[in-house]
Amino acid sequence: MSKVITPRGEDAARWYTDVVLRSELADYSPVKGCMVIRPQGYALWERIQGALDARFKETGHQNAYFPLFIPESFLHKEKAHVEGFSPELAVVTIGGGKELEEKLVVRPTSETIMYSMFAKWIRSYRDLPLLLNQWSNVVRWEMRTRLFLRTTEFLWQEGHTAHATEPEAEAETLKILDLYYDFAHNQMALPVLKGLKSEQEKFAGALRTYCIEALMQDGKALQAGTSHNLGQNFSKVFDVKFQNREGGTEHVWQTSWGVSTRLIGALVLGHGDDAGLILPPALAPTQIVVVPIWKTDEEKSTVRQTVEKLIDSLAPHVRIHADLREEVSPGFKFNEWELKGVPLRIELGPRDLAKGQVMVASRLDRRKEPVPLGELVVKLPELLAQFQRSLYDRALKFRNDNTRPAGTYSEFKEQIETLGGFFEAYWCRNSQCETKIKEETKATIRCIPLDGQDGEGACLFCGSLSRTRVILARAY
RNA sequence: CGGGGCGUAGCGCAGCCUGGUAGCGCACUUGCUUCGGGAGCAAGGGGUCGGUGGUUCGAAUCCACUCGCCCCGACCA
Repeated sequence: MSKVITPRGEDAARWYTDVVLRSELADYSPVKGCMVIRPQGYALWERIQGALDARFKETGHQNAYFPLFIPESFLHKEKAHVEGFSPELAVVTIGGGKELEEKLVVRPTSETIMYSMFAKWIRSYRDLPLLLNQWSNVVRWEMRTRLFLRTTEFLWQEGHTAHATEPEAEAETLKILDLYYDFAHNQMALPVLKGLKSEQEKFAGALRTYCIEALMQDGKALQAGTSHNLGQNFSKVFDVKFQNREGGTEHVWQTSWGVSTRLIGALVLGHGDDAGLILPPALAPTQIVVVPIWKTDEEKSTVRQTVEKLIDSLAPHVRIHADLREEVSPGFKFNEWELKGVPLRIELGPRDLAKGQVMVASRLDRRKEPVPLGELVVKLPELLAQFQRSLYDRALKFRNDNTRPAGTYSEFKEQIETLGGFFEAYWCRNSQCETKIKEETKATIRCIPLDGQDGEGACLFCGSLSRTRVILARAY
C-alpha cells in the first residue's frame, strides 16, 4: 500500500477510499458490493451503538430481534412499500436443497415482519404505545456501492413503534428526529438540518419522512438519519388493531426510524483531512494515545515507568492507549495515529521527564503544547471537550460558508456545478418542477427545513409564488 | 446496464510496443546501529505474470475468448 493518502484536492473519491482502507476501518470483501468492517471500524460502530442505544432506552424503547427472512407475500401487502423495494431485493428460493413453497426475502427493512407480529401482540389501548428497536443487518441490492456510504449489506438500527393516536405517532416521529439531531451535534460533532422529505424522496410506505441532512466537505449532502410517520398505512394492511377506551376498534398509528453504518462514512467525509481520519472525542474508541520516546536503555526504563503510572491514573477518566511498540519509530507512530484519527497524542521523552511534563498534540491542528504531569488528570478532559467543540465549530463554519441562496435558476445551475454545497430556494411543491431540477442539475431537494418556513418567494424552477423553503444539493 | 481504467510477490508498480524464461519500491525475516515527525546499513525469503485456448523452437509480451475489480453515469440509507 502506498505511504500517502491521495490528497483530497486531487481526487476526492480516491481520498475517501484511501482513508477508509488505510485507517483500517473496513476492507473490500470477496462479495461484490459488500464490505468487511475491521476492528477499528467496528469499535467506532460500537461507540455509536452505545450512545444511541442509551438514548433509545432513556426514551422508553426496548430492543428486540426479528428474523432475517421475510415471506415474500408480506412485502406485497403495502403497495408503495413493495414498489419502493422490489428492485433491490435479495430473494432466497432454495432451502435445504429444496425449492421453497414461498420465497423468502432477505430483509431490506423490517416493517412487514415486525407488524405481522404487532397484530398478534396488540389487543387494547393498554398495550400501547409499543416502542421497539432492533439492531441488525439489512440487504439492499444496490447497483453502485461505496464503503460505508452504500453497501449491499449494512448494519443499522430500526425503531418501530405503534400508538393509539395520530398526534402521538407524530410526536414520536419528531422526538426521534430530535434525538438524532442531538446525537449528530453532540456526539458526531456534525451540524445537521432537520427537515421533511418531499413526496418523491420519502420512505416507501410512509405518510411523511423527516430527516437529518448533513453537508460533507466535498460539497455533497448526506442523509444521516430518517424518521417516518407511517400513519395507518401498514396497520391497515397487517391488521394491527386495538380496542380503544370507548370500546371501539381502531388501527394503530405507527412510526419507524433508523440510522446506519453510513454514519461512519459521514464522520470520514465530514471531518477527515489529507492526513486521514479525525474522530470526535465523544465517539473515538481511543481518545488519547501515548507515544513514549527514548534513546538509551536507562531512558527506556524510566520513560516506561512514567507511562505506566500515567495510564493507571488516567484510564478511569479517558480512553487512553500507550503505544509501546519498539519496532517502529516515534515519527511513524505519530503518522499512524493521526491517520486513525485519535484526537489527542501525548509525547513523553527524556526531555519532558526532566521538566516534569508531557507534550500534548492535537489532531485538529497538529499543534503541540506542554502540560505538567500533575495537571493531566484535569487538563486532558478539558482538552477533549474543547476538541469536540472546535471540531463542531469547524464543521458548522464550513456548512455556513457553503450554504447560499440559489438565486435565479441559471445562477443555481452554474453554482451547483462550480461551488457545490447547500442551496436555499423556494419550491412550488409540484413534483414536476422537482423532477426537472433533478434531471437538469443532478441536485435534489434534500429537505424542507423545519425552521425558517415563515417567508415566501418564487419557485426556483417555475417561478410561481411559494411559501415552501427548501434546501437543494447534490447528494451521496 | 452504458462509458472509462486496471489485473505481474502481501501492497503499489515497471517490463508488453520491438517474444528469449521476471524486476523495482514498500512491507516481511535475521543481525547491528538507531529512536523528539513515516530510521540506516547488510544479508535473506517470497511470484501457476487473473483464467482458457491459439500462434511460435520459445509467450508476462502477439491473437481470440473469458472472469474479476475499481472509477464515472442511471437506482438508493
